Amino acid sequence: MSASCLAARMGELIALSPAERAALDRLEARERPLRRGSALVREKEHSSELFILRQGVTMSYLLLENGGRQILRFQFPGDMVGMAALAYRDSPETVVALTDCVVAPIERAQWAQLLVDHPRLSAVVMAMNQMERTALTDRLAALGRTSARARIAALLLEIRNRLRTVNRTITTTFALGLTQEEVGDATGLTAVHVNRMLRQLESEGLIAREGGRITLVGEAALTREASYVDRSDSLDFSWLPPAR
Amino acid sequence: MSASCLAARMGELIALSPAERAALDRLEARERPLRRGSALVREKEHSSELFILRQGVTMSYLLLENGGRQILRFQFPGDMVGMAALAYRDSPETVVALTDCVVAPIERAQWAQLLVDHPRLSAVVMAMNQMERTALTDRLAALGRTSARARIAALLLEIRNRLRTVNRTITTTFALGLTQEEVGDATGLTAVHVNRMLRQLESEGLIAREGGRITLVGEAALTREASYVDRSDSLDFSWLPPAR
DNA sequence: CGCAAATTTGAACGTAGTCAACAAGTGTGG
DNA sequence: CCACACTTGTTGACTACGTTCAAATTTGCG
Repeated sequence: MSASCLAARMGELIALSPAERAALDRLEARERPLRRGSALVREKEHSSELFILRQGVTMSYLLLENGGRQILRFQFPGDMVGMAALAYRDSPETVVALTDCVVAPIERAQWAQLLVDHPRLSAVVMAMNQMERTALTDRLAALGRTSARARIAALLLEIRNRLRTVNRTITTTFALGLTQEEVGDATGLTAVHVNRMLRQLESEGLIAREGGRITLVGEAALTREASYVDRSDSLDFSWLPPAR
Repeated sequence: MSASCLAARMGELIALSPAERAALDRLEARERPLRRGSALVREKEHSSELFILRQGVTMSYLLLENGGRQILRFQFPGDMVGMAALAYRDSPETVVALTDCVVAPIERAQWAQLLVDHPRLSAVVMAMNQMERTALTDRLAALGRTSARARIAALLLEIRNRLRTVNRTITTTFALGLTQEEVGDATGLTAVHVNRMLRQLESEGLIAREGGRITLVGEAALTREASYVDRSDSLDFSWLPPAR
């Protein structure tokens, strides 16, 4: 078993060579703790590092001039965080810890060296970027073209599924770990309306709630209502260059 | 001047070496015409190629079960299209030509070879993926947290700016090239409401319209209303590995 | 010129937002 | 250990932004 969380994530997708595994381990050599609620990077502030999330959950968001906040994405162990530093001097988004976390900071120069030494890993990273892109476009379609109910159902399903990639024991019950206001900022709704929709889903028996824990009672119905598509079974990494 | 549109795009970001330029030229050796209205790739259908758009404009969209369509992004010459083929067997989105187009199809194996031979180019592609990701998250925030007026203003500004990267002579007047229904599908609105908002912007003197051409009269005011952020001036490619 | 697609306009409706008040937790310092 | 403050969740009444439906008008194209 490797020490690298990124290696663990990639190991789910392809079989890593010993050299690749070693390179990924080196990448995560340094660790930095992050207390719940504290910011890893802030919008508009300079940031030249990227990070691998090793423990905990973070979220990234944008603040708008009208005072609103849009939560873009949640990050789980093994996720790459702050990759925008590869293109922009200043971070376009804020990343904060939702729970106590541990991250591995990576200098961009280290990243550059990885791409030179391990072209196959750079191909895998590129593919993972496409997976993230697709997740974002799915969310875009949800915000643009689905009802409040559907967006909330989609969020619940997505978070459960992503928790499951980290912890395989999770089935239909999980700790959401978000306030209703945060659910609203992720789905483009107000906290009040999130509350109404959650209670509606609950009263109709699609979900159950107790103490911040959600149970997906009618998972099939939720999936249908949310137009949720699980794309994990149509992955294809057959084109990668040979490993080093 | 290089024959490769991707090289032209990258040349705006970094100085390409002769070897890199040659590799990019080879990548676009084959060409395929695409008539207006025809599909390059279709959602859920198998697609193992990616493409560089050499001429024309395309759009990509998702269809939802409720009958809705969400336009995700418009592509202009030099853009990479169908990159999801790097991760998924079947395309997660449909790409259709808005005008007559020419694309250069690229086999995934060729792409893999590029990453092996030219690590610096693979770093630039990764950075360009981050630029696209950031554009998508900006759109996500617009759909989730801004008014119909603001979304339309943002769309007009974005399209004008992207047309300008292809054709530097464009200033405040440009051919939108979209029906109001398409503007609606891009912004998450109905065609009827798009019409109302466009006329409102027109009556307030923020834009002018004639024969499908838009003039941004009050560009500063539009930019403010849309919370539009031009990120092109904060790019940073200083971390790239050396060229080959 | 004639037809289909796109735009424009009006009226009624509905989803989600706003405002306000209260309840239930949660944590902290006295 | 309790009191107080603060955050989070819940509910109701009212509002408004954007949708829906329908019809007329204009535009573009074969």
